[in-house]
Amino acid sequence: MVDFKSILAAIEKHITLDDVERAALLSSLESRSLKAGDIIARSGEQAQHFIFVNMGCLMTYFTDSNGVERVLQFATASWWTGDLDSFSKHNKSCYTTRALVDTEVFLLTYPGFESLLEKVPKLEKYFRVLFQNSLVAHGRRITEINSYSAEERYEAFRQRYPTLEQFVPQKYIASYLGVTPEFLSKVRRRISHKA
Amino acid sequence: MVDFKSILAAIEKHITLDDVERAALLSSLESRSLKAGDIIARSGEQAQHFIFVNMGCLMTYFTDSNGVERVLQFATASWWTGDLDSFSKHNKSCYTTRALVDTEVFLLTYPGFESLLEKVPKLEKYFRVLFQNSLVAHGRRITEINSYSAEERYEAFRQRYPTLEQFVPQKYIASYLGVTPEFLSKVRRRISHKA
DNA sequence: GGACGATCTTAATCTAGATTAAGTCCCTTC
DNA sequence: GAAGGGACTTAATCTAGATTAAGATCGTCC
Repeated sequence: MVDFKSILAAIEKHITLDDVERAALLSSLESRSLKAGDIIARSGEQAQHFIFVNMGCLMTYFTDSNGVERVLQFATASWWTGDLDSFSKHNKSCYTTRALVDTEVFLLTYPGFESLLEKVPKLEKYFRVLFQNSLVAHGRRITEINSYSAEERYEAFRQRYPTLEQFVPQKYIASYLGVTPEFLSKVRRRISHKA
Repeated sequence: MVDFKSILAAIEKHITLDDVERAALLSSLESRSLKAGDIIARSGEQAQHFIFVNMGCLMTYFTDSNGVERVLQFATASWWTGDLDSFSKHNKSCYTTRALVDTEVFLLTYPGFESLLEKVPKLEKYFRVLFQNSLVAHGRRITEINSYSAEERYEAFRQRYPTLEQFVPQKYIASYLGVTPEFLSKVRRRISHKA
């Protein structure tokens, strides 16, 4: 039995849905279980889904010309993720999205997303607020990359996502921070010696 | 006489408004003219407006602990800008927004924005799409900063915003790219010698 | 239980880009 | 028209972080 509590809670924090609207929402969602390591969207292909993480954790990354994986973001429980550009404009994605641990997701296809928004216009507000908040977070991250040292960024990361470090391999945290695993290792030692 | 053609065109590219809705929109806007150098939102204060650039160019920057200005973005004609976080959550902004040339803007206060969205729910869709597209652009920028060299980022910048270089001082382009003016100067010479 | 592979660490060396400092070229403005 | 100031360049030196390479640690799979 699929448990929709968490997605409903996330949405109803911002808007109020009646029973009909709620049913329309839930019936547009496809539920899927992923094993750790499973890939749900692949670079070079069109992104098929906008993804809500019900449980677990996904990572979205860009593979650069040297084959190095550059993490754009992690998505833990109750986060949305996916390549909105590829998803909505039907072009090839440059991002891959992979499960870091066993993960349960809800999927919206693009036609599903569009028809859902037509059926339940209130959701426009929900997604407007969602994107607005994500935009703020991305802006902050750009500012951080340009203004802070790797050490400062790492400390900020730990404070902002304290749970992530417990199960995300350090090399992906390094990638998210924009440094090599070797350098993150050095930073960690420096910090632990200081403390 | 204020000219609303450009903001209406930007919005009606995504949604269709009737006369009543259009009137509600336009009456929520405050129009203002800025001289080059004028500051319209100041770091340390609450951001009062969400800003549409009708003509001219604004720059939003973060001042780091060493007093260095780090440019988050430029906004040219038909772009929206402003610190959405401070604007909507009533906290102090860490960004300053300044006119780079003489500029005409339309301003929305937060109460104005909220009541406009209640009066004209269609605009939820417009802003949802606007934020969705901005989010994609910010994601791309994060990926770029982490994956490309300063030279590659500069070339990408020139291709994406070919007009900007004509009137934006190079030191701000350097800041946007996350390098020092001295280094951008070096990069430019390297490129011109190659060509 | 040993061999393999993946993650992480350490350390030496290297480099993209920062810092510092001086100089050039223009605008203002008095 | 001299004096000052801002934008940009050049060049020398310095450093945060990359690269390379070698271990250490720890599954896990046969």
